[in-house]
Order: sequence, then structure tokens, then C-alpha cells
Amino acid sequence: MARAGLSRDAVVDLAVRLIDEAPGSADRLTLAAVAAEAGVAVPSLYKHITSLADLRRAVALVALRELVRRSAAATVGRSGPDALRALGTAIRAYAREHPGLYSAAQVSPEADDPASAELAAAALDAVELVAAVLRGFALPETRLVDAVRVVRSAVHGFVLLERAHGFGMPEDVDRSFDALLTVLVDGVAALARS
Amino acid sequence: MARAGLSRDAVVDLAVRLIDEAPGSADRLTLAAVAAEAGVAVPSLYKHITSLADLRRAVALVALRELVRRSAAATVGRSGPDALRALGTAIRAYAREHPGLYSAAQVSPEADDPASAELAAAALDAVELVAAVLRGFALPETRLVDAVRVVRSAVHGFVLLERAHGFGMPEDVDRSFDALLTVLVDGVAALARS
DNA sequence: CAAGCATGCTAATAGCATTAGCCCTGCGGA
DNA sequence: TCCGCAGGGCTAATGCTATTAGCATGCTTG
Repeated sequence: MARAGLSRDAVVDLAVRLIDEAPGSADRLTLAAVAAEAGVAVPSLYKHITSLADLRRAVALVALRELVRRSAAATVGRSGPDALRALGTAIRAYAREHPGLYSAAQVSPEADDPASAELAAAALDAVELVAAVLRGFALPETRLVDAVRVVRSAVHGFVLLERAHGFGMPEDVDRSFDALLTVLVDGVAALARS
Repeated sequence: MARAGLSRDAVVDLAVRLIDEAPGSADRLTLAAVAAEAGVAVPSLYKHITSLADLRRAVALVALRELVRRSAAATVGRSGPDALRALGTAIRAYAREHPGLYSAAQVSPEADDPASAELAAAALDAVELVAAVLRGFALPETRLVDAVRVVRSAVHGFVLLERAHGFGMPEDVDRSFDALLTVLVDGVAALARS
């Protein structure tokens, strides 16, 4: 048998590509598809991953890091409302360009699995990025957590509804997202005064 | 064989109960579990439903209608900011009390399936309820759609993150949700002035 | 050059949805 | 009252999924 020359990274990369290309969300990822793409029998994958859930978490890590990377790049050199708008726009753009990966990034880490500590760390990075942006609003420290949660909720919710075709009306979705950003900017500023 | 006396409604009701009681989201619903609960072999269920997806949509319909019912009840007799806060609170309360059903309510209807027209109609009712609440803000008609989307996104996103234990910090989540409602009330009011 | 480990394989198990085809039970009409 | 038939249950079978066990082979290192 010619060795396929796989590795954990190669398998994860294949999975990432499959999720990214195939329509539909990340829970449609199947070992059969990965194995076929790799030109390998399904059980062979277990030499590189410990389970499907493990693979999912690895994919989530890749997706989450890329999301954070792009978000950070979009906000660098900006601050205040400008940074917040750029952050929201970057997140939405990532979710639109890579819907499968965006949803893949949402898997929660296993509490007892040490390998998913990286995933938890990446998730923390994402939250920390939002917090960093919001620090430009001079919020009282006790309000920062609230603001982070409000911003995350709003952007995440919008992205999900948009992806699920939850916006039936033909009205311009871009404009609605702009309205969302405006509400967030104003709202966070108001939180800073309270 | 003693007849089990099933019916479509009975099967759907069983599925609703299973989703509601079992932890975890709605996509863990299994025909095996429903059949076991009904005291019947799995294929027998097909006399009452056409597929698992069909059952899922039926459950979604029940869940969505209940969500709308509770939301409507919470907002009756209120208007403006008061109504908006009550609406958000009711949605979150439903999602917390019935996490499985809340997630079940999010399945999107099949475009070509006539049976899921009811589901689409219920979804429309939900959106319409939000719109009705927001009409109390004297928004320009062209902004109403934006406001509806902003509110839906924010509340939905918050509920999802909360359910996914996405709020790592120990800070009071109730207070954060209150901040979200405040941001929405202020934001919608600002939208009305723009 | 030899040994061993990494990496592939096949076979088997178990859970899932779905379809086909059978059979009994209870009800309606003659 | 009896006969028929349809509704509603069943078993068997198919094909998909993940996962585990155990085996073989080839690369690599001592």
C-alpha cells in the first residue's frame, strides 16, 4: 500500500476544506467524506484523530483562530465607534464568506479534554478582542462585561439569522446590519454614561 | 398485537416531551427514542409521520407557536419600551425553561413542502409580533424592518450564547441581559429619530 | 541490516433512518 | 351476523454513520 502520507494537520486541513466548500453547516462533516478526500479508508483516520468530535474541535480551532485573526486585522489602528464597526463588519464578512467554518467555530470545548484547552484559549482571545475594542469607550469596568456580551450577542445573532435565511423581507440586509452597528455604538456609549 | 392507539399528534407530542426533557438540543431527537417512549417499533412511526425531518418540523411548529403565544401574552397591554422589554424577557425565559424546544423552533421550513407552510406562517407570526411591538416607537416605515432585525438578532444571539455557556465570566448574566434590553430600547428610539 | 513503530488495511459491531412486505384487528356495510 | 378492507402494527433488510480490534507493510532509525 502506498502510504498516503497523512498527518493530523493534513486530516484537519481536509476537513476544513470540506466544511468550507460544501454547503450546509459543520455538523454535516463526515469521516467518510474526509477519508474519501484523503484517498484512505475511514478507520485509517483514527491514526491521526481520536474521534469525530476531536476532529470537529480541531476544525473549530482553525476556524476560530482565523476569525480572530481577521477581526484583529480589521480593527488594528482604529478605536472607539470606528473600531466597533470594523469588528462587526469583519465578523459578518467572515461568516458570509465561510458559513461552514463560522458555524464550526461555535462548538464548545470539552471540559475535561486537555486538547481542547487550546480551543478554550482561542475562544477567550475572541472575547478579549471584543473587550479590547470596547475599552475605547471608557466604560466603567463593571459595565465592560455587559457591553461585551451585548455586542457578541447582537452580531452573532444577526449572522445566524442571516445565514438561516431568517430575513424573509427583501429589504436591504446590509442596511439593517448598519443599523445594528449604529445601535451598538450608541448603546455602548450610553452604557458608558450610566 | 394490542394497538398502541397512536396518531400523528400523539407522536409529535411524545417527541416534544422528549426534546423538552432530555438535555441537549433538538437535533439529538431520534426515532428510536420516540418509538421506545410510545412502546412501538421504530418503523411503525412511519404510519404517522413521513420522515424524521417531517417530525422535526412538526415539533418546531409546536415550539414556535408556544413561543409566540407566551411572547404575545407577555406584551399584551404594554407598549413602547415597556413592551419591548417584556418581549425580550419572555423570549429569553422560554429559551431558558425549554432550551430544547427553543432550538427546535429554529428549523427552517422546506421550500417545496406544503406541510411546512404552517411552519412558515408561524415564523411570520413571530416576526410580526416583534414588528407590532416596535410600531409603538413611531419608526419611519422604512426603518421598521431594520429595527425588527436588530431586535431579533440581539435577543436570539444572547439566548444562544447563554445556552452554549458562552459567557465564561461569573458576572451576573441577568444584568447583562438588562443592559441588552436597554441598548435595544435606546437604539430603536434613536432609529426613530434618524 | 535488523527491528520496531507508524500508518495503512479489512472485518466486525452497534446505532441510526428508511423501505418493503406481511398480518392482524376492528369497523362499516351488505 | 358476517365479510371485507383499510389502518396500524410488525419483522426483515438496506445502507449510512462512527468506532474498535487485529493484522500487514513499509519507513526509519539504531
